[in-house]
Amino acid sequence: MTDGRFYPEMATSGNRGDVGVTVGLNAIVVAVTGDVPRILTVRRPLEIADHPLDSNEAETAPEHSGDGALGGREGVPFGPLDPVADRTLELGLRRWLAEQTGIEVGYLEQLYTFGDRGRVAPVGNRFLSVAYLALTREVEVSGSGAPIWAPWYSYLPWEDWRDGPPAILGKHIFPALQDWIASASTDRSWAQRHERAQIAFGLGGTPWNRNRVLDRYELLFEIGLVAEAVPGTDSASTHGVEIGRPMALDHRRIVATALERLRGKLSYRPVAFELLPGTFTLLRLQQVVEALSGERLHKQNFRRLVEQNRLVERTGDIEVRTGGRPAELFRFRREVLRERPAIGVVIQRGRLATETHNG
Amino acid sequence: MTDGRFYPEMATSGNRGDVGVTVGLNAIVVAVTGDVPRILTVRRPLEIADHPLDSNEAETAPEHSGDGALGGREGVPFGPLDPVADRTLELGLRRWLAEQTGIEVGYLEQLYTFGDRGRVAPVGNRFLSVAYLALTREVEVSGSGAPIWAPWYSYLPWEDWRDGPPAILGKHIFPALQDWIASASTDRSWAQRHERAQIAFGLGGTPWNRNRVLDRYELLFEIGLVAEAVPGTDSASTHGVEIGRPMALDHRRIVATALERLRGKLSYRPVAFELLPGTFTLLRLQQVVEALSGERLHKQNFRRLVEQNRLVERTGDIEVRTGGRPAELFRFRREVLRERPAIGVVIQRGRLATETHNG
DNA sequence: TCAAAAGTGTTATCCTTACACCCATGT
DNA sequence: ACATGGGTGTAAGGATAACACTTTTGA
Repeated sequence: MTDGRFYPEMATSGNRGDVGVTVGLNAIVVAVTGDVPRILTVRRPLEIADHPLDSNEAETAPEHSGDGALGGREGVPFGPLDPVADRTLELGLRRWLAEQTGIEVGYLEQLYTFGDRGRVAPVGNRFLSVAYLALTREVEVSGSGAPIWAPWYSYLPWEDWRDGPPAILGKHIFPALQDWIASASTDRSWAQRHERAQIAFGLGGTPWNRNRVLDRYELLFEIGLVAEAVPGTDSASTHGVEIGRPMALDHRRIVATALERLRGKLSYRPVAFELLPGTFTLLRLQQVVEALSGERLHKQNFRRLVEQNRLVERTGDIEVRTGGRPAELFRFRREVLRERPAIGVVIQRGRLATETHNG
Repeated sequence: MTDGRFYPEMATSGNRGDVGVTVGLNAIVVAVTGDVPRILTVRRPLEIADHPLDSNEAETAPEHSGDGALGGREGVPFGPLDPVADRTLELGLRRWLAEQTGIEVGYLEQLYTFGDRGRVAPVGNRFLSVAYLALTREVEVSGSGAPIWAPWYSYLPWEDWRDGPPAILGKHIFPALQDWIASASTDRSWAQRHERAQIAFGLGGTPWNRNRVLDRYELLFEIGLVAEAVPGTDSASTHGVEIGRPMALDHRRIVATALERLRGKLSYRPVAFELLPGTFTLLRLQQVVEALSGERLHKQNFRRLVEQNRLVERTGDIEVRTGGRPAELFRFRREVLRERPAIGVVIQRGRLATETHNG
């Protein structure tokens, strides 16, 4: 009964000669400390491949002959799927994440499956990563992977607008974009490049769209401002300008995908509360939302909207150590899930000037 | 240089004994004919496995000993990833989709990766499907897969509210939900079931949320109103009540995932235009949006909002064969992509009564 | 006393929603 | 004539965004 049948799905998708597909699971684990959004990273020097493995793909000669150049870069935690023990992908991920980092995450959501050729894989094998987004409160981590909490925006510094437009935009990114647009060979290509840059980075009248994280990352990658440690892409091709902290393999792309997804969800699902303890002040909630959206919010209206949407309820308790007047502690009102078709935190941009006007 | 290295990602994720992972690609190809949303389906009798293959999973004895019971059910098109020829997953999918159905899709977006154990796989292998959502205008299809355009809501009839609440809700679904809630063994479990049903199906004051397609499907699956043809789930367990047309394997779940994603995108990305020809009347646009959202919209306001958001521009041409007054033809204004951070079609629910008031 | 944070009140504007009504064509 | 679909006007109500101001603590 378990043999002798013909299963085309299997038969056609599997091997071709000795080339197969290998599958792994990645987790982008997010927490917020104060106003710093962090992701969990590990250093896995052995995992890094800095040379093309599929020799068809080797278009440029590798410049680093040793293994030091890219070795030791951090990446997001990775774990195998145990085809026998793990009933679902999600359970498999929870299992090895607990083993490697000691974290029991709450919220977990599948993000994307990365499978372009050129990802690391031995002897021509294809390597697939199913990436998950996990939200947690920041906790002590320890385990075989030697995990650390790294500031998310250290990898994507152009995404943090909380203190105004990031300096790196004017200094490196905009000039590079202009060059890239100007160097188009045809009018049509010029127009296409111009439009892409406008949409992704909000040039010339087009507003900056905080959600287009992946568009921005991919454009920067194309013009060579961020490098990925994948075969066929020599990190020296960035001409000496390398913005943001690099990561192993294509992990920075995964991390950008996670930020885009999370920013998108923020406004229509109450995900921010997954990053907070059971009770919190409204300032803490605002800090979390600001940290993730990368924008400063208007304090008074934020509070009013959160309260009048009945996202939270008073606990009656008071937080004393605020640095100012004691603040009331709130908790998330689960009932909103029932009351409203889609509910999240309103993201209304605010200016630094609107903080307070004493005097 | 291509050998002798240690690649932990590969080494740890691959085989354990002789158990491996097999990967395939699925496409949910969507088109709208008139007011009927359709998906492309194929019949692949050979692919169907109606018995547990991983013997650990066999919890109930199979009742159908032949191969006739589930064989011949339709499914969404499937194709293999060619690890050698296909540079990216997306290109691989485009390749075999063209081969099998003759379709060259435009819009293509990765949907989800399905990998629970229990999916079809020979000799205990794990089977992974990376599913994609594709949008196209309805075109002639032909090819090795014998593809046909099937009405989407024939699989998920409770999702079509265009002519009021679907009869199947009151007739089968609500009673079954009530039973399920009532049969909870503890107060806590009762409350949880009650809340889930409220959120998914909008019972008792909670509004129906058109976007929660997957919540609804999964709840129906859990209470046994829809069956999946996977090992460990006997289709007879639905006690004779089986709502909606069944599909092979877990393809109905994939189809529900696609509908949820598409409904979500509708309001913040201009995806509806991918399903329309270059020029169209506003009624056609409205029909497409209604078909996908499953709701009737308010005609006058729909038109006003589409126009004042400058989503479309006049072509000057006139469509004569409307059945009524000739209508102006419009085209999508690509410039909105630059002008607005997020733009889609406003979904404002309308009542049948608001159509016209000739008196 | 002052900085820092918590909180309240008020207003103009825009968007959403609803309703009423007229126009042009085919049968 | 009337059914069908195209198309315009307008007004109430609510959400948004901006601004001004008061309160309570710790250093």
